[in-house]
Amino acid sequence: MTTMTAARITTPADRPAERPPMGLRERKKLKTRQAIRSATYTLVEEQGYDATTIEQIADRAEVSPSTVFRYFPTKEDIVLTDEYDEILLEELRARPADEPWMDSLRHVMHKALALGVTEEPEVSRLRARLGVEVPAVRARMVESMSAAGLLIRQAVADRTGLDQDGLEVRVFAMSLMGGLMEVSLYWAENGCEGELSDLMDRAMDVLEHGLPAGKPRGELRGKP
Amino acid sequence: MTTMTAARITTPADRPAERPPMGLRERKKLKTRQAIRSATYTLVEEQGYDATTIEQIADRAEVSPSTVFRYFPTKEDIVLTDEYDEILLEELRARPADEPWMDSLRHVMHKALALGVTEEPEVSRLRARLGVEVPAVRARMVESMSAAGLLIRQAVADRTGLDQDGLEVRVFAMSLMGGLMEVSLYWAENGCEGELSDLMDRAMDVLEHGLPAGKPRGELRGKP
DNA sequence: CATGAAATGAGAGTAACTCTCAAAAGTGTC
DNA sequence: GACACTTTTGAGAGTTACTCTCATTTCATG
Repeated sequence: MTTMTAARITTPADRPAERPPMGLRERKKLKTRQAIRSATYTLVEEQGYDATTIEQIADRAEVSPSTVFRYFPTKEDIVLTDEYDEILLEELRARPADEPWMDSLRHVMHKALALGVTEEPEVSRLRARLGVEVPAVRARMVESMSAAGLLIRQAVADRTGLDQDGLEVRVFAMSLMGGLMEVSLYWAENGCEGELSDLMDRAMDVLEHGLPAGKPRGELRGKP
Repeated sequence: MTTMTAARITTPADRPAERPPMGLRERKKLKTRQAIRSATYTLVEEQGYDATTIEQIADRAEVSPSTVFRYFPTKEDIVLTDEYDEILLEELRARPADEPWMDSLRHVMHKALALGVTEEPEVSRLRARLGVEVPAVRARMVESMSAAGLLIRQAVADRTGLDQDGLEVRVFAMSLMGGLMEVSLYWAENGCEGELSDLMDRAMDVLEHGLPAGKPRGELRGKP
């Protein structure tokens, strides 16, 4: 979807004739969705995640609490959900089939970071920080990683000929996800300083080739 | 009453030297703890996890709901917590310092499985099954894996000379944990058939050497 | 404008926690 | 055994995320 306008958070409906195939209803729904999101963001920045209740969010977004739950199944989803997943999935599919899939993954990860940063730079930080501070948010992050793991499994299976549901592929995909998740936590714990994409590259190196100094086999470890 | 379970956990026949320094208070605490646990196990087997409320658990364990929460911070912890962690930590520390740490880890994992199976064979299955079925339980499993990751980091740092809090070590530890977690899910999804330790070995092979057929670099992938 | 479909709001209900405070039970001392 | 002292427990009220239902409003359409 090219619903870029939806990402324009505070922009009122002042762009009349830009989307022919979208009725008033759909437009309102997007607006409500975004209103709930941005209400949550500001409230969480102001008072913290736990102190922010659904009722407050509903008030500030000028909807009823019922509506909030109609749009987002859980409080964590308000903070963590976005529309990039489909874009990234297409991006992954668009990679050449003979490209080493680890390179494909690298490419998609960079794309993901670029999207997140240019579109809403402060949201990336907020998410990473909440991932560190709030267990429930971290849990939800893991859950969505696990979903992403399914895609990785598919990509790996496609290009290696291994069974997508076999133990080996599953373990590998999940270990990848775990490693990438840790990057975000590391970034947030260190004050969100530095380029996240650099960290991501370092992490991918580890996941691809093992630890830098002492190899996984560990027999040659006397490295000062 | 379920005094049997408490006797099983303390096993006076096995460890005669542990008896003297435990007063009535401590003994009762252990008994209550175990009563809550076994009440939960049977109720969950009977009606499922979500259908089982804290009040029911408290009733069957013959304590008040307040007491349940005093012993376990969350409902998931009742199912997932045990006393093996310290044992395993000591086991890890007891490994020779020049052993490749991946081998150490392998050893400890096998010990963990052996403990869990001999002590309470059905609990391992229940946990694995709940991990698949109940998102909250899965989330809590990940959380405790993350805690275990800290130990892994220490072990890796000790033997490789790398920084325990550096990105590389953290990513590696977390990817390990993710992979091992997936083993349990895989096992449960396939009906808990076969030896869990065999699966664990296969997973460790993947984590140590990469995927079997197509190597991580992926350039030599034409393997039927 | 009328008619049907979809979105919303209001409210009641559930269950996992949290907090507080008074009663009860275990511990050490005389 | 009676005594203070500490720890554990139970009872109950309160919070909050989330669910369900139903009546009302709002959009779409012929």
